[in-house]
Amino acid sequence: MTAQVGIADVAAAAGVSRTTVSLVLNNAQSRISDETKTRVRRIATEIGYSPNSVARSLRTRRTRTIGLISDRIATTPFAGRMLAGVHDVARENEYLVFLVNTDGESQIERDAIRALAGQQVDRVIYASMWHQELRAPAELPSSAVFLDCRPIGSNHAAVVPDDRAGGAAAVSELIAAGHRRIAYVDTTENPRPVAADLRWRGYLDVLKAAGLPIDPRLHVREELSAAGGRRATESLLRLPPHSRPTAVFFFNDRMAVGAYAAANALRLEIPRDVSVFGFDDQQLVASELDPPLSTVALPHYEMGRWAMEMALDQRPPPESTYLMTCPVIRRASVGPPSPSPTKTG
Amino acid sequence: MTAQVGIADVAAAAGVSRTTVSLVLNNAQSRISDETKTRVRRIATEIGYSPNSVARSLRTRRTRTIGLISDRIATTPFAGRMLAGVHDVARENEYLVFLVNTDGESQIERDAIRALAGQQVDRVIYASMWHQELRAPAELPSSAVFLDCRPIGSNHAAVVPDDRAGGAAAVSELIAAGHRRIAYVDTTENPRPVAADLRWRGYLDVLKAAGLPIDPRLHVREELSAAGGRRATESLLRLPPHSRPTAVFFFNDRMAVGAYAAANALRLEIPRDVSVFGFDDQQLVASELDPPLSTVALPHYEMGRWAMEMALDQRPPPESTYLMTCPVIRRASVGPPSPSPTKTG
DNA sequence: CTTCGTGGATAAATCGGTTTATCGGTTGGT
DNA sequence: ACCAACCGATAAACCGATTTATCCACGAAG
Repeated sequence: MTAQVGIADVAAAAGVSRTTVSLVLNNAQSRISDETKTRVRRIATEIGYSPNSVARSLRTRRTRTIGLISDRIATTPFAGRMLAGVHDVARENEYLVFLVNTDGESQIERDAIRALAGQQVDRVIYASMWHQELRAPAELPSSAVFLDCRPIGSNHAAVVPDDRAGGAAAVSELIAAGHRRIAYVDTTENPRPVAADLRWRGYLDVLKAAGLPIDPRLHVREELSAAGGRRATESLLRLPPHSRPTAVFFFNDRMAVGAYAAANALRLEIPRDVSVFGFDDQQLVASELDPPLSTVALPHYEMGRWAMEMALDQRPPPESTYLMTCPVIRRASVGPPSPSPTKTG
Repeated sequence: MTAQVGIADVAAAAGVSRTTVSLVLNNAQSRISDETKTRVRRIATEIGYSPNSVARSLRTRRTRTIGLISDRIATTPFAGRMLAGVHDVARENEYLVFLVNTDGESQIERDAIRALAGQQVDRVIYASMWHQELRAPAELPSSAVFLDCRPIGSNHAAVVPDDRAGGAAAVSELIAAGHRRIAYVDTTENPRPVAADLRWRGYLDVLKAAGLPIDPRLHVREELSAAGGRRATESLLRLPPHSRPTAVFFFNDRMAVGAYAAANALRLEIPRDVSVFGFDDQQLVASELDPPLSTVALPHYEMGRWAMEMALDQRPPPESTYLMTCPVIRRASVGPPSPSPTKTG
């Protein structure tokens, strides 16, 4: 392992000063002859010079690094897309990303913020792995950007999914397909996820706008799991015919999976007998079901990009939390409603 | 934002030189009076000193950072556990991790290695998101550690899952449950995953050791998806009774999911009529199926830890690629074989 | 009385770049 | 002939820590 070639080596080989080399390689607007410029550049690549970013950073006080603090990367399948979004923008701008995982422990969080500050990161992104409201740690600089969470008691820039509009879009799809009795399968999770509430609000928005009645029997709460989704679906499908829903909108895909088992057990077919809508577009799940699950995608990649662009000041600061659109993913779990056994009118 | 407090500020406040402050805070073996030591330490915390790692790194030539190069973090649900393993060890040792995603493009890879070298990272971990054999980029230092991939043509330290032993363990479980006719559902993926071959070898190992015949009809290849797994299962279960398998071992969970749909379509029940074994222990899938899927877990977290410990020289270099054990996860998809309709003997 | 050793602390060099101020030389204007 | 402007290039300061070499004072030894 030969020692790293430095700027002094380039200077010596080119017969100029280190100053000149620095000016040339940084394209500083300075009066250096074209002849010298090309020679320095040629020699630099010839001898394989690559600058020591640590030394540069010390002087310039900018490191071209950002710190990404996340509460947990391991336990959610969405983390990757968010990281990818952040990372892609970083790479496009020749930034490097420090990744720190806190497991949600505030002591680790504080240590991480300290360590990142010590490393002189240019900015910090404070990410949550699901949409929630968080109080910023006192040590967090005000320039930090919140990703997939919104700050309580501070006005950090922030981006979260527009769950309300997403829920509305899902329900609109079902209405457009002809459904009039649409259930919402909620979660009993405690504390209640912000998203569960927003999606429910979206549901209400659309039903009201369409002039449809809100039937409390069609709002059921269950454990956040496939089994919970199955139980919810079974109870809904056992309602008397005239109150039974023809479509079910689930808090998320994980619960929606349970609908398939329930339909199977009741010898019903999706979407012929009941339409199903999920939320999250969970990879390797939603698209692999039979029939593939219609759902609303969480824009994790886009949110990651947004946060990083924000961190690099490439976006005007929003007046408040930025709501990222959740695109509807149309698959085969939605169809026209099955004719009601007792037809009214 | 007040300027970062530096070592000079501590020195001034304590009425000593910067040298003294440095010696005290680094616990250097030096003759400094206890009185001075405690005073310096007290003042340092009082005024909130935190060292500038950039400056320190420049001098010490060690940055306490490592670079983690991965081919893709977004598209696999396992990435998180691997990152978590790497990260936990990093944190325990007060290291920070640069995360770089290359999407498998060698140009990005080269740029990343250059950038990380410029940042003077102490070590590099070269990770793949699934078990494969890779040729190291020429620029990769020989001290780099391979994670979830083994090097071709170089002898970098490396860790991969012991897929062969994992496959053997799965099949052993099935044999222990009483099965004699066990199918292996392979993938047609091209290029063929290393793991598909190793798991198959594990299958053969066990059948041979148990003195059971190898029936080529029980080795089927299908597309790597739930649909592929379903087709494979259906073809297996339609074999004539005396050649039909009583248990199916799938290349991975994703394909094993198809067995549930197939069983349903054929009005068979898992595990009463057929036992099912997966591989990967894919989160939010294997455990959520009904019945929950018995499978073999990929030790991503442990491999991540191993790689980072290796990078920090906390492990003796292995003579060759380290094979990490894949633990068997017993769930409810395995039972005793259903009695063959035509009983012989 | 001089020399030596030692405890406590520090001045100065160093890491590898960037930035500022300055240099010598040539040209151009008056 | 003198000064200003400008060109091309560089010496030296600087970033904030660590590390080396050195300093002073004091007590013990010769």
